[in-house]
Amino acid sequence: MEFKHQATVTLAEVADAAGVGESTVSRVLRNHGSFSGKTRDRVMAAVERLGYVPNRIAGTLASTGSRLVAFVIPSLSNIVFPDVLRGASAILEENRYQAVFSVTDYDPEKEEALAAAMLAWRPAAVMLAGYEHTEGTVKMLRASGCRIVEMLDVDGDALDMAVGFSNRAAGRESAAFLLRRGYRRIGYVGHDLNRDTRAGKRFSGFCETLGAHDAPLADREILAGASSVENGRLGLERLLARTPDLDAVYFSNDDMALGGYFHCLARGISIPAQLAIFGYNGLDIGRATPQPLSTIRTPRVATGQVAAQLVVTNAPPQVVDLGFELIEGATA
Amino acid sequence: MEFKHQATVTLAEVADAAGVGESTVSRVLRNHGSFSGKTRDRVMAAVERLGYVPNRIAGTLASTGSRLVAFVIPSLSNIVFPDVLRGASAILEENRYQAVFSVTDYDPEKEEALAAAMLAWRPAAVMLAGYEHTEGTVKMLRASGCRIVEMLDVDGDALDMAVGFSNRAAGRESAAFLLRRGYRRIGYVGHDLNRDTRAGKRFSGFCETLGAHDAPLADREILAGASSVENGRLGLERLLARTPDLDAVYFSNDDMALGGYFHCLARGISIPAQLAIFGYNGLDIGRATPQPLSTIRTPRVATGQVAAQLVVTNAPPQVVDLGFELIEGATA
DNA sequence: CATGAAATTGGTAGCGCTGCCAAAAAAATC
DNA sequence: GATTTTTTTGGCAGCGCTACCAATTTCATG
Repeated sequence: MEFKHQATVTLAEVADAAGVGESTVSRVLRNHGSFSGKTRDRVMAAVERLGYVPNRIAGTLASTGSRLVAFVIPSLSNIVFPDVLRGASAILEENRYQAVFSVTDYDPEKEEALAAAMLAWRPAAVMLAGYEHTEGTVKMLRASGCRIVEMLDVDGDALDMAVGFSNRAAGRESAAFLLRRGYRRIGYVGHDLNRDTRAGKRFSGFCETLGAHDAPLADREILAGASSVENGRLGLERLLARTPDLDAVYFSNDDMALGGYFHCLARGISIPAQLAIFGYNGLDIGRATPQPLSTIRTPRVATGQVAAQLVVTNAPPQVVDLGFELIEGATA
Repeated sequence: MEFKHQATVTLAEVADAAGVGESTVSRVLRNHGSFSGKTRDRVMAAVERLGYVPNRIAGTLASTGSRLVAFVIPSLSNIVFPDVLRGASAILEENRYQAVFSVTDYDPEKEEALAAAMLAWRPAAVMLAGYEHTEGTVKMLRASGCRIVEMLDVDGDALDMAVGFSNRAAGRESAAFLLRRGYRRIGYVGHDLNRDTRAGKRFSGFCETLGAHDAPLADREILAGASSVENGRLGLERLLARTPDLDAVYFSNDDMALGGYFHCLARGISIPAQLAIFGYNGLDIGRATPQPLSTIRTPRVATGQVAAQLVVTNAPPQVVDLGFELIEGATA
C-alpha cells in the first residue's frame, strides 16, 4: 500500500485507476444509487491502493446541506458544557455529522460574532446555550435558514427548537425543599448573574418561592467572575461574616456549593445542623463527599443527546423539557 | 415535515448589487489586494443590505488550505481535555481558525476512524492526545500532509509537533517527593491504564523511582473504567482493606485522589499522619479542600494555547516541553 | 501634455465533488 | 431472437468562491 506524501488524491484519479467514471466512484463511496459488486470491489481496491480520502469540503459544496453542527457555548470551564458536548458528539458521530465549536465566555457580543463565523460554514444546525441572544444574533440565525437548538433552558420562546429544563422551576423547587425542611434564615452565594442568565433564573425562582412563604432571602453574596470552588468558599465566608445566623445557604451551582462545604469542614461548622447547604447540577463529586451534597441533578448529557437527535432527524420545531431531579443528599 | 432553506445570498449577487465585479467583492471582504475606499463602502453597504454571509466551504475549496483545526480527543469527561480545548480555542478564534472535534473514548481504533473522518475536511492541522496511535492512523496522518500536534506527552517520537510534558518524569518526581518525606510503604490507586497510556507512563515512572530507592510499590488497586471521584474512594477502600499498613498512596489523578481524600475524611483517617495522599493534575478543587491536595500541576490550558500557536504560525516541526509543577499541599 | 508607473478593477478558469440525464449493458419477457 | 424493462454506467454542468491575468483608470513626473 503506497501513500503519496502531501499530494492529495482526487476522486478523478481513483476513477482512472479503477477504470470507471467519476460518478461511479462517488456512488460506491456514498453507497448511494446502484452499481455492481464487481465495480464496487474495483473501486474500493483503487481507493485502498491510492489512499484516497474523500474531500468533504468539495462534497458539501456540491450537494445541498452540510453535515456540520455548530456549537456556540459560553464556556468550557463550567462542566455543564463539556457534558452537553459529550452527549451530542456521541449521537452526531454515529450519524456521521461533525461537531464544530466556539466559546463565547458568556459574552453576547462575542456570541454574535462567533455565530456569524459559524454560519459561514453553512452548518446543518447551530446549537446555543439558552434564550438570551443579541438582536443581531437572532436576526442572523433566523435568516440563515439552518436549524437552531437552544439548550439548557426552556423558560422562554424558542427560535426553533429547545432542549433542557426550567431553571426557574429548579430554583423554586430548591427553595420549597429547604422550606419543607424547616429552614427559614436562608442566604445565597452566587457568581456573576448578568452573564450566566440561567443561574439568574434559578435565583429568581428561588427568591420567588421564599417570598411566597414569608421567608424572604436573608442575605446574598455575589462574586464577580466565573463559578468555582474557591469562589464558593470565599462567598460563604463573607456571607457568614455579615450574617452569622443563617440556617441554610443556596449556591449558584455545585462547584460553589462544594467550596461552601469545604469551608464548613475547615471551620468545624456542622452540616446540616448548624448550616444547611444546597447546590445545583448534581455533579458526581457531590455524591462522593463524606456527606452527599443536597442538590438538583440536571440532565446535561441527555440535553446534548436529545439536541443532536433532533438535528439528525430534522425534527419539527419543538421544545423538549427533560426535567431535573432533586437529590436530598445529606447537607440539607 | 419539510423545512425550506432560505435562498442564500451569494457573492455574485453582492457584486451585482454593488455594481462591481466578483473579485472586487472578494478582495474587499478579505481585505486582501487593493481597492479604493469608495468601492469598499459600496461593497460593504451591499453586504449589509443583503445580509450576505460568505460561504467558507466554497472559499476553502477555491483557495489552498483550510482554517479548520481538528481535535481528536479521548474524552470530555476528563477535565484535561476541555482545558486543552479551552486554551486552544481562544488562540484559534483570535486567528480566525475554526475548531472541530471528535471524541475517541480512549479507543485507538475509534481514533483511527475519527481521524479519517476529520481528514476529509482537509483541516490545517490535526491535534491528538499523546503518542500512542494505530499504524493506520500514523500512516494516514503522515500521508495527509497536514500539520499534526500530539499533545500532553513528550515521552516518545513526535510525528510532526508535540506539546506537553513528561508523564514519566511526573511519576518519578511524585515518587521522589514521597520518599523525601519519609514514606516507605507506598500504594497506588489507578484507573484503566491500558486505555489512558499517559497515566500508565506516570505509574511506570513512579514505580521506577520507588524501586531505585529500595521501596518497591507495596500494593496497587486498579479500577476498570474511567477515573472518577467515586472510583478513587472505592479504590482506596479496597486497597486499605488488603494492605492496611500503607503510609502513602499515589493516585492516577486528582479526581481519584479526591475520592481517596473523602474516604479518609469519612473514616476519620488522619491525613497525612496516618496516610498521605498524592494526586496528579493540580485541579482547582484540590486547592480549596480543607487540606490542599499534594499533587502535580500540569499546564493543560497552556498546552492547548501553545499547540494552537504552533499551528497558526505554521512553526517548524518541534517538541515543546512545558514542564509541570509539584505542589506540596498538605496531604503528603 | 505626454508618458510610464502604480493603483484598481473585471473576467474567467478552476477547486473536487454531486446530481441529473442520457447511454450502455444486462436481465426479463414475449 | 426481438423487444421491453431494469440495472449500471459515464459525461458534464454547476456549487460559490479565489487566484491569476489582463484591462482599465489614476497618478507622477518631466
